[in-house]
Amino acid sequence: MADIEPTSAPAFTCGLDATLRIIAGKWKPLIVYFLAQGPCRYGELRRAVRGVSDKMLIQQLKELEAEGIVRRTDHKEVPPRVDYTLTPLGHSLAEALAPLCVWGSDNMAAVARVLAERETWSR
Amino acid sequence: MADIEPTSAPAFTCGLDATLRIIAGKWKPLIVYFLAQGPCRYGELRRAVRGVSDKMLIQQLKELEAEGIVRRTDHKEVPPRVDYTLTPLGHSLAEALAPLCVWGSDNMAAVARVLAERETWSR
DNA sequence: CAGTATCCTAGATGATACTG
DNA sequence: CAGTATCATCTAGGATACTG
Repeated sequence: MADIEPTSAPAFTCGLDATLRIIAGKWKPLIVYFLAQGPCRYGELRRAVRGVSDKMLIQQLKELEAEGIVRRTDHKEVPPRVDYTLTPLGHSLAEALAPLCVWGSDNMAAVARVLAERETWSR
Repeated sequence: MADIEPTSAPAFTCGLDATLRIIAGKWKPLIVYFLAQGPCRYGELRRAVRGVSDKMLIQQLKELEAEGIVRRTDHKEVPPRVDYTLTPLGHSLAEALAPLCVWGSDNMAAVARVLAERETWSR
């Protein structure tokens, strides 16, 4: 069969689909949302996003940078100092994420209950 | 506030974290968002959420049902007729998802470009 | 401090075939 | 039509150790 376009035209089913391809994963939304509160250094971010490993954090940051969501600034100092900021695009994404944050807060009890049940039948 | 359960106590870092634990995955947001446009039958949904397999669709629907996001109605007919609706909680979630949908539409070109680049360096 | 480099596993996803 | 049941795959994510 013939190869489809090199660019392949993902042809998103909708805007949500497109967004998900960017922020899918366990950490990206959290990183973006935390950075929305202001620029921050690597170590700070690492502490803020609880549970993330160096490997994952760096990997996600690089992707976000390539995606134009985050900007990395290396101050070329010793000891190293690097900070991360949202680009304007990143800020707009963070704003779009805000309602999910609110929803989670509003329904935190329900969410916790659901997760507890999942534990139950996976044991 | 005090800990409720000493055992699991997920202790979300924020509302966004909580939300993500519910809708993580490739399909759930799309399912919820499509159902927001009205109740629909299994087959319809299957066609709407492009690329999903029976296995995944059913699995995600069951989880969403257990989570109180979706309601399943079996009309007990032959041939089978089953439809799926959002619960009020589901609707509120869909509303929280809407901005992501808009963001994706607004930035679809940028997103497509990013995905194309990913293809490039993964080959 | 801010990363790299390996190795490894669980769980998420996919393909295919079958059924009431 | 609306699912189940298996098997195969894949890759996101985690553990650990090391470095400029």
